[in-house]
Order: sequence, then structure tokens, then C-alpha cells
Amino acid sequence: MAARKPQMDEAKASIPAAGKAPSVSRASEPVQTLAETVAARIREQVISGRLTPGSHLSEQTLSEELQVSRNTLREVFRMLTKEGLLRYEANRGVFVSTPSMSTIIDIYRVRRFIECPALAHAHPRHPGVSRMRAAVEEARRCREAKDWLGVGSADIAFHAAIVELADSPRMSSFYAQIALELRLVFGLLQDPEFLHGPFIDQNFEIVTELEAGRAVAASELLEAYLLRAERFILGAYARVTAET
Amino acid sequence: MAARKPQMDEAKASIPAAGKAPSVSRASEPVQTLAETVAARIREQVISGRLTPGSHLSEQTLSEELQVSRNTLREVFRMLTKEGLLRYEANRGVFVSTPSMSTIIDIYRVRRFIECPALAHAHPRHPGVSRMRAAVEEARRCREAKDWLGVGSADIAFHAAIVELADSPRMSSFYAQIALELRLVFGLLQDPEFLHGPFIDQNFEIVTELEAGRAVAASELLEAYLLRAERFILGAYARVTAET
DNA sequence: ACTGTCCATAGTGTTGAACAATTTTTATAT
DNA sequence: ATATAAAAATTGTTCAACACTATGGACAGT
Repeated sequence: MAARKPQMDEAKASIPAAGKAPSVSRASEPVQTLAETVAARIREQVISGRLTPGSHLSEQTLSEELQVSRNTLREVFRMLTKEGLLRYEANRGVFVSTPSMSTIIDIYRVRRFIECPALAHAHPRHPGVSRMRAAVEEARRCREAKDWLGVGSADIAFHAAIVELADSPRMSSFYAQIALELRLVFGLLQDPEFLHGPFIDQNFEIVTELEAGRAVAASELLEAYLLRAERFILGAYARVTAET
Repeated sequence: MAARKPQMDEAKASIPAAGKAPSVSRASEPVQTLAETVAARIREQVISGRLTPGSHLSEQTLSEELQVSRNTLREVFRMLTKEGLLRYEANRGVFVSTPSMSTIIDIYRVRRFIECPALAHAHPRHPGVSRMRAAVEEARRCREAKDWLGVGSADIAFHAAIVELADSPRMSSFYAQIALELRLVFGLLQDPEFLHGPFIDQNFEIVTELEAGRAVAASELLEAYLLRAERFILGAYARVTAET
């Protein structure tokens, strides 16, 4: 019964002198580790929708495809798991997270909980304000160019700037995670123009109100915005999942 | 199914000293991976103060000490880094995070930002309320027994229960991280009786108010509590760092 | 003495192979 | 068909090796 026998190797007779193809020479900027580089790449693939939620990421396949060892890849998986983009199942491997309705609901609950007070108590001259303004303009530029992925990024950046008004590094990094999950949801939905188009101008109004010193009014606009967006996204989500 | 011969390691009799018997023990379902087990162990060491902030964790030394491979240890480090307990420095390794004054200030800013609204909008019959009550009683028990580490845990549990009133899994898990960092701070300070003693009774008052349906009053109590606690901790921190 | 270069050392970053443990698939027997 | 056992794939973990980076000391020039 002991049967179980390895058949795998045999080819391993090769000499260990294998060329290692050292990391590409990107001699610029702060030394990013290989794992971080790969993580960024996979993250981008997930966000852009090339890696669809629910799909299984095989360690062997991916390590060959990305030219990194399994060990390094596992470090990458750990990172992305903590970020919420991937999900581990014991002895089964990692999968791209699949946001559910309750995920969306929770995300928007958090957003209202954090963004609205942050905005309401903001000082009109806070450096975050100019970042909000910049994000709105960036969104418009992307809309012109029909770069909807860019519009999504700018929208996220806008709201991240709102959170920065609270002057709390921890809150900002928490929000960054939430935003990542939200991007996952975006990727799941189709018709990005329909998805983002209407909200750019509302962002514009919000930052305008804030710059005029009417923080509370801006906060109320934001709350209405978030409630609408939530219903909107939930609707689109239901439509997509119904199709399958 | 799969009734296989349970022949485990016997060939690797290299250094069986610590003998940890990986998966044998809890044959239940949660199937904790080795890395998680080790992470829990280090986490506990950091919280209890046996691993002092700022100290360097050598991969080689620790992997020998804990009887795990460097690769596994690195996975552990990644987890604890995301939790905020450890800090990476490129090519220099991991260190136990050293909370600074601004860390404490940020933690308490976040706590007020999250806990107070959560409490103010809470329903008096929410399941979280009974958890708050239970935590207060646990804290009192530990105080009797002079188990100050336990008092700290109960205090954290009390406030985690407050956050659960908001019914948001993401918020709760975020708060869990913050609480971990706070424990790090606690470990840095001495005289835990002086540290926790006065706050147990304030927790009691808060939950009592809430149970009576006066959520807003409870929230105001909480805010005052948090402001006091922040000053208190900052003072103790300054005293400790001044000594060095 | 003072300072800057060079080198040995030690520690992290990454790899590839190996094996154990578990899940999934296939083949076989009832 | 259906249950069950063997085979194949995959993940979990370890090990040994080497490249790369940081640190500290020896050594030469001023």
C-alpha cells in the first residue's frame, strides 16, 4: 500500500550551475525587493481585471510565468492576501477574492463612517484639499481620453485625499486597503463609463464647497454621493451576477 | 477517505529536541498552518514584553530557536509586519516596532474617531453590548488576581466590542490591528496596575449607561475616557523614555 | 591624529530541488 | 452506476547554496 512514489524528477540531473538571470537592472529609485515588484504586477493584473475574481493562482504555473521561485511567489501571495486581494484556502492554494454583496455593503458603510466626518471637520487649507482638486482634474483628463481605468484611479485618489484630511496615517492606510477592494469590485463590473461618469462632477462640487469653507455642506454632499454610489454599484453587481 | 499510512518524519532525526509535531495535535478543522502557529508565538512574546521594541530579529537565530526554516520564518515576519508589530528595513532585516509619541497620538485619534460614533449610534440590545459587559467583568476578575496582562487583554476586548457595535467586519479587523499596536505600547510601560486600574470602573460606567439606553451619554463618557487615557499613556511614555 | 578606500564578514534576498501532507483525478472493483 | 482505492497534482515546509547589501576594521595617504 505504501505505493506512493515520486515520479516527478529524473530531469533534475542537470548541473546546479544554472544561469540565474539576475533581476533586471532597474537601478532607479529606492531598492524594491523582487517580491514587491511581483506583487505590484499581480495587483495591477487583478485591478485591471485580467485576473478575474475566483480564479485559482497556481504556484507552479505563476512562478514559471513570472520567472520567480515558488518561495518568492508565496511571499507575494502573503502580501496580497493581507491586502485583501487574494484569499487562501488551506492546502488548496490562493484565489482572487470574490467580493460579495455584503462586501460592497461593508465597504460603503466604512466609507460613510470615515469619509464624512473627516470631511466635515476638515480645515479648508489642509494640504489634502489640493490633492482632492488635483484628483478631480485628473479624472476629467482621463474622461476626455476615455481612459476609464484612469478615471477609477483618480476617483479613488480623490476619496483617499478626503481621508487624509483626518491627519491619521493609520486611517489612511486602512482606507487604502478598502479602496483596493473597491477596485476589485469595479473590475468585476462592466461598462466603466456608465460606472464612473456621473460621479466625477459630484466630486467637483464637493471639493468646491470645501474650498469655500462650507465643510459641513460638503460632508452632506458626500454622504448623499456615497449612498447613491452604493445603490448604483449594488445594482450593477446584481445585474452582472444574475447573468452568470 | 484516504486512509494513508501515517508515517511521518523519522528520517530527519537531525535535531528532534523541541519536537513540535506539526499537524498531529489539533486534528480539528481550523488547520492552522505552521507559519500561523509561529506567528502567534512571536506575537505573544512581543505583547508580553519578552521581545523588547527595537530589537533585531535575526532570521538564522530565530529559525534555529523555533525549529522552523528561514522561509517559513519569513512568512511569519511578513504577517507580523502587516499587523504592525514588526518593521522591515531593506537588507537589514526585521525589528520589533518601537512606538513613538506620534504613534500613540495617532492610535488615540483613531480610537476616538471610531469608537465614539460607534457607541453613540449603538442599539442597546446589540450583541456587542453583552460582550462589553463580559469584558468588564473579566477585567475585574483579573484585577482581583493581580493579572495585569489579563486586565490589559480585557480592556482591549471591551473596546473591540464597542467597535463591533458598528456591525462592520472591516472596521473590527482594523481595530484589532490598532489594538495590537496599543498592546505594544502597554508592554513598553511599566507599573501596569497604575496603568489599567483606574480605567476598569470607567468602562463599567460606560456599559451601564449604554444598557440604560443612553447611548449618547455613554459616548461622551467614552470620549472623555479616551482623552484622559491618551494623556495618561503619553505621560507614562515620556517618563519611560526619559529614563533611558 | 584624521580621513577615505578596500576588504572580510555577516545578514538578508532569492533560488531550485526535495519531500511530506493533502486534495483532486483516475482507475478499478463491486 | 457507485463506492473505493491507487495515481497524479498541488500545496506546505525544509534545506543548502549563492548573490547582493550593509557594517566594521585594517590600512594607506594626507
